[in-house]
Amino acid sequence: MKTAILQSDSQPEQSLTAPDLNPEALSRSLLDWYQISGRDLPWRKTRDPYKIWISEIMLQQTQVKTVIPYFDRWLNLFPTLETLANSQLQSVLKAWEGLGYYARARNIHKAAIVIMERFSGQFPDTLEHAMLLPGIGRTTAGGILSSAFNLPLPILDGNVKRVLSRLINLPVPPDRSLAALWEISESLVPLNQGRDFNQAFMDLGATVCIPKMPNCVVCPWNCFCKSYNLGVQNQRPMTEPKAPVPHKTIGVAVIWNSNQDNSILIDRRKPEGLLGGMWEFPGGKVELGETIPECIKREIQEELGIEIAVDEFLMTIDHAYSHFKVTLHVYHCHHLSGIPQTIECDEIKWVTLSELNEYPFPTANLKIIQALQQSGSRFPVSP
DNA sequence: AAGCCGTGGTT
DNA sequence: TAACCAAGGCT
Repeated sequence: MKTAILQSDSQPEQSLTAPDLNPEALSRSLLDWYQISGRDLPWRKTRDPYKIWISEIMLQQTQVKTVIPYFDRWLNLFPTLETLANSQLQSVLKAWEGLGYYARARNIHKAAIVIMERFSGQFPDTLEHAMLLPGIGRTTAGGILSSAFNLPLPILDGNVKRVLSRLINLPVPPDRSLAALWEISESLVPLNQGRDFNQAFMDLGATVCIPKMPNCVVCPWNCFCKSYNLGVQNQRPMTEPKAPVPHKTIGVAVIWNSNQDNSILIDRRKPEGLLGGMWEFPGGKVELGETIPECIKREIQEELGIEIAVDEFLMTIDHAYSHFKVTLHVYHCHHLSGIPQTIECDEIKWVTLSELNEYPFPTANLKIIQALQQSGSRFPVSP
């Protein structure tokens, strides 16, 4: 606390976003609430930094309900950091299939190898070292190290940003005030209860201080919360206006090989970028004035260097990615001539209907596989 | 530093 | 129903 003498002839040193908080009162009331109302989650039964790390990565931009079955399956497939480091990236991506943001899986695999090689197989126990690992930023590092080692490191995830925005009635979107929010989060973590405090902080945001219609009546911080006491909690946090997302029309080919035994052509996408490393049915964007069968024939010629015939329509799939939407128009096709070349992909394979299940596909493509396997499709396709 | 990067739950 | 948005990080 600054003394009156030091501040006597100037304005009180209070930044716009760091108001008069009482960290001790806040942390104590939150920890008391957590003891009664905290969630019982699988990754809270352990202090193994490996398991906690996996949970933290899976939980990035992903809801708890979605993560739990993936987390359980993962630990059966890769029970230790060493088994993960010794696994193939394709197996890792298959375990991640459907979770999205596949760079997370690629980074986990890379990081596991780095930990084996640079950290003797021990997950790092300092912020500096943890943040050297791919896919681990300050929030994830703080989450892992506080949970595994009870270190008093702050976090600033979506929950904490929302809770703090309301607590101090932040008049700008939280991403405009990150430095101040980090400072507050850091000021609140008790030195000897980093684990419980951070978990409690996120629970508060996930179960009480939720995005719409927060349940302020049961909030342990309602007496401290500026937004609540001004009745403006539904107007916080402020949000940036967002740009409308573009829409693309895509032609997709299920290419049957008439020479081989009912096999279908799939390709593996390049390791970086959208859906990097995942397998797919080939295709591409429909150009102006082009029919969908024309598009499919052209794209397959350009991307795989082969000639195909476009046969009967299979299905359409509407799908939303993070920054655009697509409509996939899927057609049965058959191979006419040429040997497939990896022009715009990393690998090409002819596989049977049942072998499709061994490869990691993005969700939109899984719907195509499901349709093919349900109908028991065979070439040549007949009604 | 603003855009890229998935999917499903919720309202 | 369409929009919002979730235990963010990387470039």
